[in-house]
Amino acid sequence: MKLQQKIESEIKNAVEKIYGATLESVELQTTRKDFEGDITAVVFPMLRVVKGNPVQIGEAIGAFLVENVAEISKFNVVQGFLNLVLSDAYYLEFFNSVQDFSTFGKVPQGDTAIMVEYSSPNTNKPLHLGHVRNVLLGYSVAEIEKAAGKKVYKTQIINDRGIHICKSMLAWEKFGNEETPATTNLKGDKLVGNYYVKFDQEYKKEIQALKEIGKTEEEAKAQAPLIKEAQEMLRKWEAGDEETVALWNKMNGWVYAGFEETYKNIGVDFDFYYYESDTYLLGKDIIEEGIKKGVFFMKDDGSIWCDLTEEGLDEKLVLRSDGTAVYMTQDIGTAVQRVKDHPDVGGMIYTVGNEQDYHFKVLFLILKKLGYSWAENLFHLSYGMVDLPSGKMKSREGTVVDADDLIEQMTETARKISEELGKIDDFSIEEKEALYKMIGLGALKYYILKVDPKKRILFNPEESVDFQGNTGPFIQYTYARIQSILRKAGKVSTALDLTSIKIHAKEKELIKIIQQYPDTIQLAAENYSPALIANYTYDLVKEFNSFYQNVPILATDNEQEKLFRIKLSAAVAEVIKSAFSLLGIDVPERM
RNA sequence: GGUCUGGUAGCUCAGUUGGAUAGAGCAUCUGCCUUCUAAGCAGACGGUCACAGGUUCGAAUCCUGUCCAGAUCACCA
Repeated sequence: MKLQQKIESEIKNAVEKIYGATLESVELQTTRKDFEGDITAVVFPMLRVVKGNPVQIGEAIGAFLVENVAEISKFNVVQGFLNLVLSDAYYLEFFNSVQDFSTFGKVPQGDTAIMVEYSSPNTNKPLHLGHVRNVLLGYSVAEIEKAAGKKVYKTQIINDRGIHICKSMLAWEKFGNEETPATTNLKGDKLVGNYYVKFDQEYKKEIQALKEIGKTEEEAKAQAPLIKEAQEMLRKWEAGDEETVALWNKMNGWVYAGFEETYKNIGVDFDFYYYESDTYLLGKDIIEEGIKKGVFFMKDDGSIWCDLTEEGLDEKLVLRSDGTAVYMTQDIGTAVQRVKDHPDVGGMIYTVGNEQDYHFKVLFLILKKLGYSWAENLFHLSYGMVDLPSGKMKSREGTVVDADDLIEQMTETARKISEELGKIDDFSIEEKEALYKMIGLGALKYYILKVDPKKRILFNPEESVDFQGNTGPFIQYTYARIQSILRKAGKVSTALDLTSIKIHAKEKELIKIIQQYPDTIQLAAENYSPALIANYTYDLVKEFNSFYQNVPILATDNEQEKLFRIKLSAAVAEVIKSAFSLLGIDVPERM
């Protein structure tokens, strides 16, 4: 039984015995730092069933607990708060009981799988900072769910078809002079992205020209020759025109190669891919079934709708009057297809920006109405946009922070700081480069993941991401510091003699925080929140550094205490490494 | 206009079943490297928790209204 539960039932016991009253529940919390104690019971709520002075009641319960719970050594009462002090032995025994801190807190994988979708890029342009937030969030949540015992499939849907890619294709055909990634020495996604921008520039010129001869903005946008050609190209693609499909294949191929490079750069991976070109026709048969089930209805013009007015929403179109699919149709189809492909999937997480909150609300409702069991376990991992001081990022206008450039920039900052400090001058070039990248990525990932996903991020490229304080590099640094100690300590295999160790207040704090790690993983999994892991790690690391600077580890006379401190430091390092792996951040042996 | 999300120190953020004097980092200022890595530690300064009501022993947290910011409400994707 967990200690918390034990205390809870003993408090109920105490109230029963002393006052003859029955408590429904007991409110426990961790004791605030300014007071002596580890666990605090709040007396106020008890006043409902026990009449009297809260301080006296606290004293009475406290005395009872010290008497009856071995782990509680002392207590004090401040106002209506009963602060319980746990014995050193309790902490030492807990610490000693953990066999392996590298797996501590992680739950073995269960049978039901959850599918996590993230990234989902369009193939007409390179990945930018917005995608980076998406990818980091999705990857991290996938890792957290795994640690919490779920089987996880990471996937993405690649939006490889549609008018956007046709725009890039058309511009390349017209203005490209047969350029390829090889001839230009450009990453494929960058090359294709350039032509997307090129299309927009030329298109705007045409619009301007049409406006000058008296057309309205709207007319000009619809009638410009370039957009008509692009639309024609999309029609040809849908008809399977050989030349168009060949060009599409060629340019998408360039883009995929570019994306893979970026994913590798960021350090994320996928178990399998879905392509919109394969899935965009899915879902129509499900709509048919849905009509039979009475989930959907047909209007006079033949269009199919879902009535969500009872749920407080509008009617939603699921099939056009001409029988063609809309976005919702293929999302329904794709979800169903995924479970067909992987029957163990019992739920899905979609990592998609908050601009699509409404879409997913509707999608999930419809899937529930259709009666799929897994529809109860769908979650839209919605996140706020990443904006620049100048406003929204727009690929067409080139006002984006490119993912590759950003990583490069962070790596450079890490290099600069590292070279100034000069602690790793003996590293080889390769070792140095790997370290700079690890630190640069650590800074970036932590910077993004420590923020609650729902909040929008304002990213100012002029102000660099911090490397000090509550940052990835600070935590990496602490890990490296511990490794340095462990190297100096050499091999220590002796078992601890718990009775001869006098525990220091800082050590006790550290064990307390370590003890919270399993709950933190569960909480982060329930809330789909890497931020909880990030904040936890920071608390742990901050406490360790305070310990490190105030308590000698190796320079201790008492051999048992020295051994304990070494083992404690090693445990902290393992937890840091473990927690950071849930964020997708690596930790260095030296820095 | 309807709906959803956010508003906490100059800046970036914590604060998850309502609990004690609202916490960190950055920035500013003080100390600390002949002792385990100073990307650190110890401390100072800094708050009408957007605003106004309400619920109660107790509200940053729950409810109502207002203000501000963003998103969304297409036979677009």
